[in-house]
Amino acid sequence: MLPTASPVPQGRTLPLADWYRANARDLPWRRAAFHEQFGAWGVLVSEFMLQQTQVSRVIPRLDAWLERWPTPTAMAAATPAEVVQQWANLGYPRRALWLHRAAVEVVERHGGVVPRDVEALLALSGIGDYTARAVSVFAYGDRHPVVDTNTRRVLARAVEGRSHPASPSRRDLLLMESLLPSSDAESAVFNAAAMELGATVCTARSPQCEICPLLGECAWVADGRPDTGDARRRQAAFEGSDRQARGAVLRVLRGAGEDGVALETVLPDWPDPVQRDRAIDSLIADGLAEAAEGSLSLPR
DNA sequence: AAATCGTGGAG
DNA sequence: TCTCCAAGATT
Repeated sequence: MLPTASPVPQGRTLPLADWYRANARDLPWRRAAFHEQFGAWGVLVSEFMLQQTQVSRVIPRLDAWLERWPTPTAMAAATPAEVVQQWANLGYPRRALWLHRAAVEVVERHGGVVPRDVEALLALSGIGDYTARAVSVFAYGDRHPVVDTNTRRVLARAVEGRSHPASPSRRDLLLMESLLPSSDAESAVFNAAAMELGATVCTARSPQCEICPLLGECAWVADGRPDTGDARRRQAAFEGSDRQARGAVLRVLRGAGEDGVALETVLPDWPDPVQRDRAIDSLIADGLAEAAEGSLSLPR
């Protein structure tokens, strides 16, 4: 018999709704006015920005984006250069490109309306398991398991009795699914509440178990908060990495005008010229940069 | 499917 | 100072 993941425990519930209603942060994308003004597009944009980027860094940058491009149609009419420029230092600039592509796809496939269906959302550029369900749930109120890094940690501790989540898998979705309340509205709250708890109480570093609404039924606390080990790989060093070089090149291109800069003036003093050239080539391959007549610029 | 992809705040 | 890691997705 093939090795199979441990079965998802059934019949559990986690009381988070009351805690969430009393403690949820007042985030821009949770306001009614935000949804009235920008709808699912606003949610989609915020979720793109939130992929591996902290809430605190996204908040001050979301407004300007949505003011400039209030709809998928508006975004689709922009150039990649404009989009990468506006993205600025949010990190992982491919997300800007993918967001732009997704906007184009929304216009082409869905008449400019962000789709509601998880399958259709998954088919858009830059949208994976998390973002697809987040849009369907938080923008449209449908019932799906939304699992991010915060939720994974909460479930690992409260349900599995582990200090750290196992490596991400489909099982996470099944486990979250098994915990969802039956109604659409309550399950949306539960999804948001699990993320919120992980972000503010059940944190990675020093969880505040004293104030946790799940203290009484947390499997990890019941076991004495054992260190069960972290399955995740350590993040590769940034200093001296290609990522650092790519970031530096893009910073130059963002600072340049539409015409870009002469190739030989791009990071002339970079410690490793081979790495610099590799960074430039990979940026071009990714569509984040464009070379023409000895000059380098953001993609037109 | 393991590796890759930015940036900066927090501890 | 330095390490960790953050509302992930793609290849």
